[in-house]
Amino acid sequence: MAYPAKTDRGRILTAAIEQIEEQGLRGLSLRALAGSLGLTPNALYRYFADRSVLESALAGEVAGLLHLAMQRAVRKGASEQAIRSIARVYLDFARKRPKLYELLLLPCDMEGEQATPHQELWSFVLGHVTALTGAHQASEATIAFWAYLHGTAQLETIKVFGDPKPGKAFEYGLDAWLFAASATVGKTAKS
Amino acid sequence: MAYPAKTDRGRILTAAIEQIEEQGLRGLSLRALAGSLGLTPNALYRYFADRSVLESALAGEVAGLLHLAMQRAVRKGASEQAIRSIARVYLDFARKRPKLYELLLLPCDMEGEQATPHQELWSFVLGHVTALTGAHQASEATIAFWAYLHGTAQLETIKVFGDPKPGKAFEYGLDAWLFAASATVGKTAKS
DNA sequence: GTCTATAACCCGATAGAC
DNA sequence: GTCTATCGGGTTATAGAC
Repeated sequence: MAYPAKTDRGRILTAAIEQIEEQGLRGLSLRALAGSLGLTPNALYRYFADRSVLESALAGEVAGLLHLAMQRAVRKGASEQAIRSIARVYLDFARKRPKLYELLLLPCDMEGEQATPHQELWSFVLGHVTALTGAHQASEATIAFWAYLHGTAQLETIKVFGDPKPGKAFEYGLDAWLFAASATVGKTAKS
Repeated sequence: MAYPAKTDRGRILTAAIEQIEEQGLRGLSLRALAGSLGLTPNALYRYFADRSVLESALAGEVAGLLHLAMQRAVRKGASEQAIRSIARVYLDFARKRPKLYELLLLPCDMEGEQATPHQELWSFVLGHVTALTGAHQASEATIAFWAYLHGTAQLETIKVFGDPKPGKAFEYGLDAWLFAASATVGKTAKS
C-alpha cells in the first residue's frame, strides 16, 4: 500500500460538476480535474474507464438534482398545479445552470440493459401526468410534455431569439397541452 | 502569385459537412479537413479565424438545407397541411441526418448585429403559422411550435426512450398545438 | 494574399513501475 | 491506487517562401 487512496468517486464527481459550471462541458479537462484533486492526470482512470463513462455518471448526478428540485416543488398542490410546478422547475434549472443542463442532453447509448439517467425523472413526471389524464394515453402525453419542456429550454439556451425570454410563448404551448390533457380525462381505453 | 488558391470557402464547407456526417461534430478535425483538401493543417485559418467561426458558417449551411427541404414540401396544401408538412420535414431531417442536425443546436452568440442562422427558417415558419392563426399571437404560437419540434427531435436523437420512435406521442402534441392555434383564429388583437 | 514549415502547448489515453 | 513516462492528436501562433 505504498499509494493510499487520495480520493473517491463522489469527490471526483463533485469537483467535475464544479468545473463544468465554470467552463462548460467542453471545457472539462481530465487533467485539470485531477489537478484540482491533487492527483496526477491518470489517477482518474481507476475510477472511470474513459471520459464518456465519467460524463454519463455526471448526467446521472444532474438528473438526480433536477428530480430532487421537482419533488420539493410539487409536494403540495393538485394535478394541474403539479404539472405547472414541474415545468417551472425544469425551465428554471435550465436557465440558472445551463452548463449543467447540457449534461442531460448527452446521448444515452444504453448498450447494457442499464437504466438511463433520466429514468427516475421520467417515472416521476409520468406519475403526475397520469394523475391528470388517467392511464389512457398518459405516456404519449408525458412524452409530448417533456419534449416541449426540452425544446423550450434549449431554444432559450442557444439564444435563437436573442435575449428576451419567450415566457408568453411558453404559456401558450403549456396551456395547449393542459387543455388536451384535461380533455383526455374520462375517455376509456376502448373508446 | 506563386501560391494560387487551392480551395475556397465553399469547398471547405462542403468537405466539412461530409466529415461531420461521417464522424459527428466532435469528430471534425481541422487537420483531417485540410488534408482531405490537399492542404496543410493551417491553411484553413486564412478562411476562418478559428474553429467556432467555421462551425457557425456550417450551421448556416445546414439551416439553408432544411429551409430548402421545407419549401419543397410545403408548396401545395392548405395552412394546416403546411404545418404538418413542416413538422414532418423537420423531424425527418433530424432523424436521417442527426450529425448535421446537431449543428443547428450550437449557441448563437450574436456579438455583432448579425443574422442568426435560423433567421430565414424562422420567417418561413412564422409565415405559415400566421396563415393559420392570424397575426394575433402568431409569434407565441410559432415559438411554441418550434420548441416542440426541437424537443421531439432531440429526445429521439439522444434515445431517452430507447429505440421505439415516439410517433404517436408526437401526433398527440401536434394535435394539441393545432387545436389551440385554430382556436386563436378570429380573436381580435383587442379581445 | 496564400500557402508552407515549425514549434509550443493543450488534451485524452496507454503501459508499466512502485 | 497512484505514479512516471510517453504517445498521438488538436489548436494556435510566428516566420517565411512564393
